[in-house]
Amino acid sequence: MSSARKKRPPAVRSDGARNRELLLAAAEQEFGEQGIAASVADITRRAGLAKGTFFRHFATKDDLITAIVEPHIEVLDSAARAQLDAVEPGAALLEFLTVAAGQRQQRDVSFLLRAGSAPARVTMLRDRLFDTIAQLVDRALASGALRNDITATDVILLMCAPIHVVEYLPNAQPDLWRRYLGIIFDGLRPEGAHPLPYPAPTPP
Amino acid sequence: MSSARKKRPPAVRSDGARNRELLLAAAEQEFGEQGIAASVADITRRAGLAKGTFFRHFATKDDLITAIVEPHIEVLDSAARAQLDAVEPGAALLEFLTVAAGQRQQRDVSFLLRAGSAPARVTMLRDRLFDTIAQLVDRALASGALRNDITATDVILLMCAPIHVVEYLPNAQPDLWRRYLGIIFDGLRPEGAHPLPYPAPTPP
Amino acid sequence: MSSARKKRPPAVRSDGARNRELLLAAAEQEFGEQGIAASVADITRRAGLAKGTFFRHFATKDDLITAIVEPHIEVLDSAARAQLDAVEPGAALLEFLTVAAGQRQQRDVSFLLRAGSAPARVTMLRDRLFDTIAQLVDRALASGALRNDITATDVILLMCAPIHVVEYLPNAQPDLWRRYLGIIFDGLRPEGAHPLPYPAPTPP
Amino acid sequence: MSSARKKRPPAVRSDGARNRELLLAAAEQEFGEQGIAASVADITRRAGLAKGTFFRHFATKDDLITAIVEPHIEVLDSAARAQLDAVEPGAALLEFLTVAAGQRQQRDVSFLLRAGSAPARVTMLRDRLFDTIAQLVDRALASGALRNDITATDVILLMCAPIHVVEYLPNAQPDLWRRYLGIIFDGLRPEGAHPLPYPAPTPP
DNA sequence: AATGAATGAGGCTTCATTCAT
DNA sequence: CATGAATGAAGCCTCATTCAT
Repeated sequence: MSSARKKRPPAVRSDGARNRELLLAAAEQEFGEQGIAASVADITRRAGLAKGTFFRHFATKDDLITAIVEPHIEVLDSAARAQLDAVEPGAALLEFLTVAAGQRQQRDVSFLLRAGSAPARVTMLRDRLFDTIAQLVDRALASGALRNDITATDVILLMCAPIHVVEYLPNAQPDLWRRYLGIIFDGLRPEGAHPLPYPAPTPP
Repeated sequence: MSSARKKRPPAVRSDGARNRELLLAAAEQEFGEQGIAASVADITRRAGLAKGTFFRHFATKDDLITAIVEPHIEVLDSAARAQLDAVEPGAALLEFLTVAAGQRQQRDVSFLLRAGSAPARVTMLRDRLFDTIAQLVDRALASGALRNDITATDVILLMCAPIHVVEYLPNAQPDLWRRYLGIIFDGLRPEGAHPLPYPAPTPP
Repeated sequence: MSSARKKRPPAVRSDGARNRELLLAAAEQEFGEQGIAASVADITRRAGLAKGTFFRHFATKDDLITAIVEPHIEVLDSAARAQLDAVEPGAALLEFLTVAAGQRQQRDVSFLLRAGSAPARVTMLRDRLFDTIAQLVDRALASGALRNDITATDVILLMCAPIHVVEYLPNAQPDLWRRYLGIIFDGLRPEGAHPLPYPAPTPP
Repeated sequence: MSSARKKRPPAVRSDGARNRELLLAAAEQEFGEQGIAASVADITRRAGLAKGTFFRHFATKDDLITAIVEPHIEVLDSAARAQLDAVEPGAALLEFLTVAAGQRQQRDVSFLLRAGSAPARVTMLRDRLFDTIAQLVDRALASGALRNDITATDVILLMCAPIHVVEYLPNAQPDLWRRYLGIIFDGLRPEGAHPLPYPAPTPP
């Protein structure tokens, strides 16, 4: 016991990878609270790092946004794929939409849906996600779980609505979006569907 | 004597009221394109005026927003009241929501739903509108045109969704929102309604 | 009585001269309250006139200041001359200083004492005033009413001090300056004078 | 992605503390020349720094003023305290006034005497200084070195006068204020004092 | 690799001044 | 002659980004 030499510090991962995570986490929180207007200073302060460190990890604030959004899209895509061979395609679609909204970072995803100038990688991931969703929708349509005047684009467009709707309420309960997803999904069901006054758009 | 300034180039005189309209129009467009972050400089440039002129018409950027939003709320309230004694309360509510979305300035209205710090007058107008909508909803509920687990707050929150949904699509047809209003309204109907997984929120 | 024709209006001096006076009066008040930072808009508002009218009467804000200051200097000069042949030169000087401070627009006069770039006319008037004061001082010196190490320049420099001193006090009584003129003038008297640690400056 | 900005030219790194001093020095000079109206741009230009750097050191222009004024008040207070137990209270007061004026930053102190809205700390320091001066005055009064109709408030008000008086002279010798302090202090002595025409004000 | 000081463009707002009506 | 709308320079301040240490 006496001759033990513990010189090396306990390996506190203060390395680059850790700081990157700190920054991403801080950024998601700040963006969540203040919207995209959150400043780099806010983010680094929350992360407990210096501004210079921020730019070592992300060349640009926009790059950070991309870095936040990319994994979200990938997670959504996995969630969608996980439902592709479910036995009840209607329930599978609803489950996917629930998981998706539950990420509560759809907010960030919607940045992208608009973004005219998204980086190539993001565009590609997004297109892949949309394709997966389209498969989910097709299966639900085929099974009769969805009204037949609905398209995948409709579902994609409506996907973020529950989250956005809830954002109008200053102090909403965190799970309130479930209510509006329920209502909107009921609107997608075949029972009691009224003819729609306008044709479906072409996909983005 | 100290405050002498350099000579200034001419100034063109035009109709004050007209410039105010120019500014309001330019502002609605810029806000539509860039969100509330659109700068006063952008707005005046689009209006073809000098920055100083902006502040002659609106003491503050916030004042401009108020000036844009107030009449929209008033128009919405009128549209709602016009449906208060319709014979078919369900159709009346749908008609109101259609007129409201048709204004396509709901986007601006939604600024307000969030705005914790709206000017007193705006808050008052908004509360009046919400009250009118509540009456519309009550009548629709009483007539059985709405599923009975829906509240006025639900309708208010969902009111702007069709417009927002469509905004994700870069080059959407101008009337595409009608489609999504149709879908969402179908979700509010009693036929085929599934129990909602979360209770209604309390009004703002 | 029946054939009288009173067509002409009752000659309400709404002519240029009257507006000029309105502007000068408003300016003195605003400058008094807000200092030289008072804006042209403030002044014209107080005068009940339009900004354009201001610039019809004064090409420049600086011109207005000159227009305010000139008559003050002239009045001071008259006041000084009125004391030139008084029988008691010491009392005469004190009387002049009292009248001068009493104008309470010394504040404005002091603008000038600094002003490197005063218009020619103002410089001339000022020099004339200084010359008159010098005569007053010479007579007081000759009569033994002033300590003999004092010069006219000293008196000129000290002339505005009582007003300035009082300006530090936010809610000073309007006549408080009399107290400090008394103290300072006592410092100029021969009785109890201590040798001064620094020689008199040369006149501006 | 929207917030991309153009590339910025290099940035020179230097000692933070040093730049703060540069800014303080530049500010004192600019304020001395142009009064409190000196702009942040003027100050940073004089300091050879960028505008942004200013706000890194002082959150606000007002903060800069506070930063300038605070140490001056503290130095004055020390100077006053150093005289509290002098054997000749009259000479002690004169010595304090001399040291105070010698700082030649009284000018800045006078900002404060007016400032209705000074930060709490400044108000506190100022009150402490005034209290110390009051002790000095009381002792001088008790020793018979001051005329007995004088109060501490009088001395405080007159304290800055020598500096201000000299400011009227464009190219005054730097020590000319000593002359006017001499004159004014003679006015405070008991010998040859004439009754004052106005009562002492209450302290601020 | 991390830090944080420095940078300067750009945002909102004020104000002297010009000029069409 | 008066009016008041328009102008744009300038003021204060914020923030993404760069770079010496």
